[in-house]
Amino acid sequence: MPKDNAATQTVQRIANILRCFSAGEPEIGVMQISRATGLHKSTTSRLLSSLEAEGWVAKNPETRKYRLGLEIVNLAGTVLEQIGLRQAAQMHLRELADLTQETINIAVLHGDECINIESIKSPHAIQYAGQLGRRNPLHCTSTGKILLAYMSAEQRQQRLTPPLRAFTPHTITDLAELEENLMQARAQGYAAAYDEFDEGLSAIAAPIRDFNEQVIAAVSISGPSFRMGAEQSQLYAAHLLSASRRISNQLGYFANP
Amino acid sequence: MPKDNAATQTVQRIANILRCFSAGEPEIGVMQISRATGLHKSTTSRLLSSLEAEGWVAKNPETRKYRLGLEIVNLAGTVLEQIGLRQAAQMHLRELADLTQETINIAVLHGDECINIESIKSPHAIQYAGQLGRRNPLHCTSTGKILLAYMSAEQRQQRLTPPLRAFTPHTITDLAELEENLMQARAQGYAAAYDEFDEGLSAIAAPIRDFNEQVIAAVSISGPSFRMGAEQSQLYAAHLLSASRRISNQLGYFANP
DNA sequence: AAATTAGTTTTATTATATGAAACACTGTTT
DNA sequence: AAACAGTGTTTCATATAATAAAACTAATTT
Repeated sequence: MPKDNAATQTVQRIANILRCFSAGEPEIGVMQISRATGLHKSTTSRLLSSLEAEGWVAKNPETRKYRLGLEIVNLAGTVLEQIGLRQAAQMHLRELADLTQETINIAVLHGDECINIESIKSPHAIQYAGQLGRRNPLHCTSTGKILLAYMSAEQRQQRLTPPLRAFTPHTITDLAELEENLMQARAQGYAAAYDEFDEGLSAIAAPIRDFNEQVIAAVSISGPSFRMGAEQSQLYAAHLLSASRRISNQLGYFANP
Repeated sequence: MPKDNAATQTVQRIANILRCFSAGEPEIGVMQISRATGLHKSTTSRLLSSLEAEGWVAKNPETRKYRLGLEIVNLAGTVLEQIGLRQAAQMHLRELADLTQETINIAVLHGDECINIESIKSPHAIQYAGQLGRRNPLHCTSTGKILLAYMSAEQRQQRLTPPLRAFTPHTITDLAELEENLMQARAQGYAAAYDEFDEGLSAIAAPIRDFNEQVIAAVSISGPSFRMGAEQSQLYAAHLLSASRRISNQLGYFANP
């Protein structure tokens, strides 16, 4: 008997299994997954071979371990295509990347996190690894702040349940302080996050709007803090705002008079 | 009692449901999915809300229809990160894109198809939409031909079961002819496909090798045939080969003396 | 306002996934 | 070499968990 409003057990189990795979441990065996998920090893084995049949995981016959399969990339392609943003943005992102030589990301809201849906990596040796699909917190990233800044107060409140996690000593954990920070972001048109998520990592972000004037995403420039200080950010901000405006325009947004 | 060696029913059903979503119909309702998959509407409804709980689909409360969720992008990010190719290639792809102003793709083998894992779109109005994760046939695409050309004869035979589907009048459907075409590709180091997959679309591709000398992917330049004729391809080929070599080098491959 | 269609929830039923145990396979240790 | 430990797969009886039918909402159309 499935619990009240709970999800189908199998779906949960599959999701748990797939979540075991990470960039750090891309190839894992049945027993490891079994231990991590608490599933019986025979169940794990059977579920994995089912997933393999669908191309969602792939088995390495050498090591008899599994890794995530390419069929997932196929599905993700459909998701990203739907958002449509990527195509609209690509040219402008490349310009921004060429100009700044730093990492460029586009992120959208997903629950109480933001997810990178596009990233162009800096050619510099020291760079922020903004992996596609990576989930980041809202309150201490530049893209997250933009998304927070332009949502309704209720929505924001809902997503900012104290205590705000302090990722570094610089993370803003006080709600009032963050609120002010966001107000400033709205005023100047872009948000900044200096060492707030990762010590040594700083970024600035600007909103992307669709035809409906809704902020649907944020575009950011990130780099090591020694290359992304307040002065440098100021300089980059003009380019960032220009890019975000051009992308928005392509989505049908035009500032009203 | 689960069939002989068959996959878990639920996994199959979930896979079928998710496959219903496409770029053409990104938002679909319960009944549509129910009809498409042959599942009972109550089953479909329950499965969908389970998938929603995991972030694999998202419900539009307005229309009460579902679309694919962002959690899939997160998983796909892990897959792509694993392959590692994207980071190694990015800079070289951008150079290639800047140089040619055409669409650049990287594809890897997946069963008897090839899948795009990276693409930079041409700034031209007329362009090939090489969507991320898109699955393409092997025998009539430039990337597919490269992947075929550098696999063992058995493997190739296994993936080329006649009849080869003719996508256009120019598609090579004769096995012997294709074999010769592939031999030529090996000889000159790159493969070409002129109007073979899509009338008006042409491309050339070159192999990417890893430290183990294995061909693990192909990089391609695609564009409308009027911009990608035989002469133009010849000119681009040098750049393409250079890029493929540099990417391969970054993966630890160095041609032996 | 009645009728149609879509979506969700409830409930009895049984088909389906499950875990224990046996088996197969590798690599390691004595 | 033989015994062992550790992992992965398969079999099989059992009962859990998914199922379909029907009842129920809610929205849309006639």
